[in-house]
Amino acid sequence: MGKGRAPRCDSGQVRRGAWSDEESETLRTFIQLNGHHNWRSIPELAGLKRCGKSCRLRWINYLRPGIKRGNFTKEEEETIIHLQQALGNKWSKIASHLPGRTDNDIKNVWNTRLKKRLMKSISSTNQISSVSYSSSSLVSSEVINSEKRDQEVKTEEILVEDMACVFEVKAPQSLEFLFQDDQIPQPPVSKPHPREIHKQSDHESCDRMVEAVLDDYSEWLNYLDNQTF
DNA sequence: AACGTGCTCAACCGCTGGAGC
DNA sequence: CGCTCCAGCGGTTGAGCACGT
Repeated sequence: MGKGRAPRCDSGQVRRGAWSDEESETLRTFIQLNGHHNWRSIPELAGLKRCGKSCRLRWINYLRPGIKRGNFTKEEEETIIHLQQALGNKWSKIASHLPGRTDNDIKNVWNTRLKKRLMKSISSTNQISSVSYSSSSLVSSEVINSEKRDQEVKTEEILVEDMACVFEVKAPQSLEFLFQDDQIPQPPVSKPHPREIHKQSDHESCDRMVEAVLDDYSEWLNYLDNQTF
């Protein structure tokens, strides 16, 4: 486990598995009347034999008003593909660009359909540049560029934190996502390698290593600055 | 009709970040 | 500062369904 304690809903007291219509209706009614300020207390207050986490998931993915059911449109699928290329598997971020779709739905449609379709099209054309960014997509280049800027800011924050020379300097995953699956051309500069600078006692050599890392990343960041999607 | 296989998607699990004490 | 607690996220699982043989 990470921070915090083990979930308390693993006792034999709670129901698991598919939700019945009755349970769903109970939860919907309760939340519509009382809101959802504390998921943990909801099952007890609503009279459900479920854990709070399960209630939250049921509400977010199924009961919440405005949820779109049914097949994804071509435009939605294109949007998912484009955002996945730009952001990686940030399903909640991608979902925020598709009103009415949940991160779970998007994750499912990606894992079961879009990923395979993309793989197929790549292997059939065998051309990296074959993925076109058509104008019918719901995602604009501004959206992708703004996400890209966020990634750059985060990258810089990571680097500043690592200046303390105590932690590992890792290639930020966020940057790698931009070039995942080779759908966006790789930068003409080599990808920075993660570097270990554990517990350097010598401040000078520590500084030199950090500078080298910064050089690598600034070259990458310059490359990103000059790209338009 | 019976069986095997693949697909879909709701739900679960483990982990993380952040707030509060 | 360290611990507990909670919400949220992404990966994984498995029941149920569709389809082919």
